[in-house]
Amino acid sequence: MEIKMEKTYDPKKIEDSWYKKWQQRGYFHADIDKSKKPYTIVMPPPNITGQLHMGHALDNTLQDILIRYKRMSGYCALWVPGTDHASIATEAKIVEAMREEGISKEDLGRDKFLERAWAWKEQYGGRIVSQLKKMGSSCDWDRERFTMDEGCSKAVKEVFIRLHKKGYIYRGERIINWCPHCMTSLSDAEVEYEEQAGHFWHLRYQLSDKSGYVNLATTRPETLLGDTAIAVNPKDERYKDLVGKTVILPIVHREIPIVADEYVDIEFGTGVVKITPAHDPNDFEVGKRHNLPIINVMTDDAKIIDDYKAYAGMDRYKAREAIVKDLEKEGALVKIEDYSHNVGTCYRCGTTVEPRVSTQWFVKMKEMAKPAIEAVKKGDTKFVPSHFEKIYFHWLENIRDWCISRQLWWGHRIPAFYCDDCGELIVSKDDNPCCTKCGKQMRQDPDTLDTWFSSALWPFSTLGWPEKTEDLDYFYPTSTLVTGYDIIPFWVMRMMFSGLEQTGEVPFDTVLIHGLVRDSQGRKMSKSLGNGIDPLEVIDKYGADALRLTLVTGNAPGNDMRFYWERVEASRNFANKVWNASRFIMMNMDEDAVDEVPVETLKLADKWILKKYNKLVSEVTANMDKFELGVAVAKLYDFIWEDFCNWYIELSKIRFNSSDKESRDAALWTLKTVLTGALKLLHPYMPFITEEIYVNLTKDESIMISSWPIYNADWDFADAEAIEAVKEVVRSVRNIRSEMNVAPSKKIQINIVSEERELRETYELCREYIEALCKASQLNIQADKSGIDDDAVSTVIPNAVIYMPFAEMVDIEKEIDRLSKEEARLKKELARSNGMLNNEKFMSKAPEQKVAEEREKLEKYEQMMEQVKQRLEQLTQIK
RNA sequence: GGGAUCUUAGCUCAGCUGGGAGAGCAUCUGCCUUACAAGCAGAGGGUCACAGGUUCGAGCCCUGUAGGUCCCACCA
Repeated sequence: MEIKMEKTYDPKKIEDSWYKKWQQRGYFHADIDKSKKPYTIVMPPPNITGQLHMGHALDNTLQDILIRYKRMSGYCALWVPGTDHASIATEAKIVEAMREEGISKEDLGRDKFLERAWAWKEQYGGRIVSQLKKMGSSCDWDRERFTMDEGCSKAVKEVFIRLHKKGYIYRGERIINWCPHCMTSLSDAEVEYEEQAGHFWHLRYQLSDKSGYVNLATTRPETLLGDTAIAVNPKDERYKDLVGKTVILPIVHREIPIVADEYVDIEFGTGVVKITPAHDPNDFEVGKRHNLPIINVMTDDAKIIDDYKAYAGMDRYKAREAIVKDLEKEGALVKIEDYSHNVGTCYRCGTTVEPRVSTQWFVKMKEMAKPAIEAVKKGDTKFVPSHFEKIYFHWLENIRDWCISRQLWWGHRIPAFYCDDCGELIVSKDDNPCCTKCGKQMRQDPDTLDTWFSSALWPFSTLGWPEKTEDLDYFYPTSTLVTGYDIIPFWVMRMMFSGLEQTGEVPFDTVLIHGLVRDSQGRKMSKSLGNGIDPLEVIDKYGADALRLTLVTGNAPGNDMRFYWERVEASRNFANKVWNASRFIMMNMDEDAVDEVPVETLKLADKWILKKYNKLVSEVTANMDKFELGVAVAKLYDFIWEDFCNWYIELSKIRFNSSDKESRDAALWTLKTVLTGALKLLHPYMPFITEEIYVNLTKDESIMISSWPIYNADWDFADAEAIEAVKEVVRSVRNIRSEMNVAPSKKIQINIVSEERELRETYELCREYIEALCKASQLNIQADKSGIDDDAVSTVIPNAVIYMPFAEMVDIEKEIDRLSKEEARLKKELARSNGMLNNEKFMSKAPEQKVAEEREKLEKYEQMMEQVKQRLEQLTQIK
């Protein structure tokens, strides 16, 4: 067959063009087909601000593997792609860009700012999409969505209104996490805690009645301005008499009470805590219990408010220094200790979060958390690996109300309206409602919603909800959600309770969790470290298939992995191996190659590989069904490289030159059949190269829409094992040749002696294979040693001894040495085997099959031992 | 403080429901054998962290210890 394949595989030549063809032919598009079962994945929407990184690459590779597998398996497979508006991240980027131009948000005004944001989205939102395409992602681009598109916005509004009506969304004054840099509130999940070195300032407060001092310590002396009490534990004997008294707050010289509250730990510090209800969540709770006033001392950007003249306008850290200095002056500072503690930081910008009291919108979580916990406990949704359920449960069981309002402009605006006249508050679908009480124009709440509020609806909003669409009816609930473990509290959990609340069903059947891709030293890839590896660079150098294979090989679900260029190289090498094996097969295929051959014409080698392939099909399929994608592809790799290339192709070579047309046809048919099947199994992992080879090989339209291989009972040939005996011979001979330094090109005489007639017949049957693979000048298969030189090199295999007479090389000493080692090994094995079989408990308790297996082994070892001993004796005599 | 997870060959990691320790890379030896030197054929290298326990049998299950990583948590 004329083939136009290059000697080395070049992914650049085919990847982009195949992707285009697939898309043009509509292969990615899922048309509802009620005769098929649906299989649905919704893509975790990447941020429009984002560039493709290794995390996306891994996440999308896993999804694409599943989708391609299911598509080939006869499912109506839908993969919904889309992007996330990422309100806080995007707004920050735009504001930053504007700052370079010297303009602020306020300069521009809300409408103009949003115009800019949309323009920005148009410009950059497509970038990540085109990058996903480079990966080979087979998503249905006809159904691409954006969290702020019309439909998703409608869903957001609908959910907000429903939850509000139900009383699950409320507005209230609470202490929340505030980012002074992003100038917005944050949810609990958006705060990351990190250990920071700080200080412990020990202060003393004088009792108002001048009867003494109370000592306490703080890590945040600047918040003292807003202190409205100090607290002790009610059970603390030391301070029993102080409760109810007051102290003078240093610097501000305000008189504040000493309260008793369980929250205070008697053991810690002095057992006295300063209470700042406006700037600490715990203090806020204490304050509520004791009706303490709440005094806010900071502005939106964490500067001291004007009320405190000496510190007004100072940044919180500047103010800290100033206040410590003043405390010292007043004699209120006792000492300073080094102290390291956990500080909350903004997950987007890393700025230390300032807890502050503010009026925000919240989602009540207790009621909705319950069914979400139940659903996973019942198994309606399963996590893979299952231990991640614990993280999920932990979050839901300890959940607090979700602060959903953000002081940002880019996002879904809260559909709440205020009447400035009568103070009425309504929540409405209408963008410009009139006051239901006084009919006046209303003012919309300026805030937007947490980005994750819309992400939480993604599995059903993308399918058309709240409309009752056919898509929703057919594809929902979705099948598998693929995401990283770091995103469980942000997203998975919220999709779960939102799905259950709005649709009455869990949003997905299985959550497949993967880990992080780290650098070669195990560090997180990050911009600041500059250790990130660009997937596009990898694709450019080695191809998308190599990258994909690297990301799923040798990695168990949920485990982090390290990225090594060497591993990509290994993947690339595999691609090249597949390429060349295919090239070889096609080179040997005649124009008149037959499509079917009679089973009777199949040789042992053909049966052997077909049987192996058959087993591979069922194993790979089973592994993939269990989401063991790494295990599945490892088996494929091994089969293709070892069994198919190194053994079967080598075994088949002799038949290409033979005049036996029947044998040649059988070999070619087998090669083509097994290769085609293996390519199909490999296709989900390496879509491009498999497609290129497949269409060349089969002249079919595409591998992507071909059907997944299934187990074929006819190929479970009973006599196929014979090839294993051949392999045994070949391996032993090669081993000896290598050990004896026999030039690979030098042909030698080989004698196989076996008393077993059946085995001899097998060898006879495979004579050609053995001759070719062992480079035999002459192959004798006989029942006894007659005619064989005593000083021939020998090796023992089960039920046979192989002799190679190359007298000039033989060193009897060495031979004895070699065989003695073999004897020692066998001795060990015999001891182990005998030990087991003589163990009464093993015999009585182990399954029969195990016992039988062990007996067989023992027999084999005994026989080999016998041969080794005989041979050793013989050699000793010669010596 | 609570929880999860990891500890297997020099390195990075697999090892599915317990039944004789694997891969890739690296190292060493020999090969341009007419698909592939990004290749072929061999070799060396592991008391599966440690200590107990369950079992006829443990890398795998249980308990504890040590070390690493991560998540959560209101010790100011």
